[in-house]
Amino acid sequence: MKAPAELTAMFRASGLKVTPQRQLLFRLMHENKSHPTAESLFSVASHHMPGISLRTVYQTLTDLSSMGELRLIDVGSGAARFDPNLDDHHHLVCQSCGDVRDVYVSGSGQLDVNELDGFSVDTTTILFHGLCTSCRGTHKVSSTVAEPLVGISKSNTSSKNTTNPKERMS
Amino acid sequence: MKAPAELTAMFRASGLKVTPQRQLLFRLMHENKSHPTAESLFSVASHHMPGISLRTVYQTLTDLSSMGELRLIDVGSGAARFDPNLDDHHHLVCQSCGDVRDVYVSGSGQLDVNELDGFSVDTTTILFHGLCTSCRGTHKVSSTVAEPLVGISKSNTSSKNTTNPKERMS
DNA sequence: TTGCTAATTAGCAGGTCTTGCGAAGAAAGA
DNA sequence: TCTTTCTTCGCAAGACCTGCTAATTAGCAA
Repeated sequence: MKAPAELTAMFRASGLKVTPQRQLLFRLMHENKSHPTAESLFSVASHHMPGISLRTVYQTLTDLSSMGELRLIDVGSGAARFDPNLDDHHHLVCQSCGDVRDVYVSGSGQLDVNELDGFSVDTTTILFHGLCTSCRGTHKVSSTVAEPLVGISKSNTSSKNTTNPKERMS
Repeated sequence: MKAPAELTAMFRASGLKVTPQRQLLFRLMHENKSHPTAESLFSVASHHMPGISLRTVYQTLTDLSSMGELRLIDVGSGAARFDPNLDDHHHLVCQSCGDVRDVYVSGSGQLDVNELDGFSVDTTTILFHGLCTSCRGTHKVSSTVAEPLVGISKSNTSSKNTTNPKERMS
């Protein structure tokens, strides 16, 4: 994602207006490595600009995504996350705390895919699910993976959305 | 995913009851390659068993997932999809029609990941986004990818959920 | 076959995440 | 300063999914 000043110029050049809300969000997202959700960015933004609306945060984030300045990532935790890192990279997702980290994968471009017959690949997304350093040995993994086949129905061990990811901003 | 008869035995052995609803769903999911959502499976199931509830479909699908008989996949299209294929495989997702196909990737286990420092990987998910054979040349790709930086805000070209995936069952 | 009990179903209410809409407000060029 | 057009805000609503509970039923035992 470009720097706030460049984004300002780009927006104006495109006939879009640069509001204080947008400027704040430009700054909060620039080089932000926390992969925030709209909500978590909203809560940080609210701290800096009390009246800002969640609607505006969503709007601006999707605008930036449409412009290719932000990457929208879906790690399956419910809410979309936004990543200003436009490099060719992928993500590590901690199954315990929900933390997301960028990761660079060598050779992901030439993954050997069988039976592609006719399908043309545009982008490849890789998600590594596991445990981050701080969660290793501390927590237990929420059951995304297979479980022993006993009493499931009523006493369902919930899977998705079990761990509410801790959100932090730089 | 095991065959209906085996699932029936498994369920009973675990003290779970095998209802007509469950049997129907076992049959509909067995060797189903369409990666249905709960909704789409529900609509097919409704055809066979008019009174069945969407709640029951969700329940049974999550139960089967918890037992490791079904894999829950999230291609970012909004609704979760269910895959009875338990082989080590990944997915091709058509950005035009939303179709999902299984794909076998060689060497995905030894992807060269840099800067893993401390993160332990449990499972790796790979999504190939592109165009399926029937959509190549026919449709245009919905803007998941970068767009030229012009008039975005109000005239937003919606991205997610633009294409209601066609659902079909075997 | 009948009876019993725990498991299941159906259906609705409610939760989360996100977008649509419209009135009021503000950026930016004239 | 004026005017036009874009934005913001806030609420309503939509999509997807889960919790709750009364009524029903599978499946075991007699």
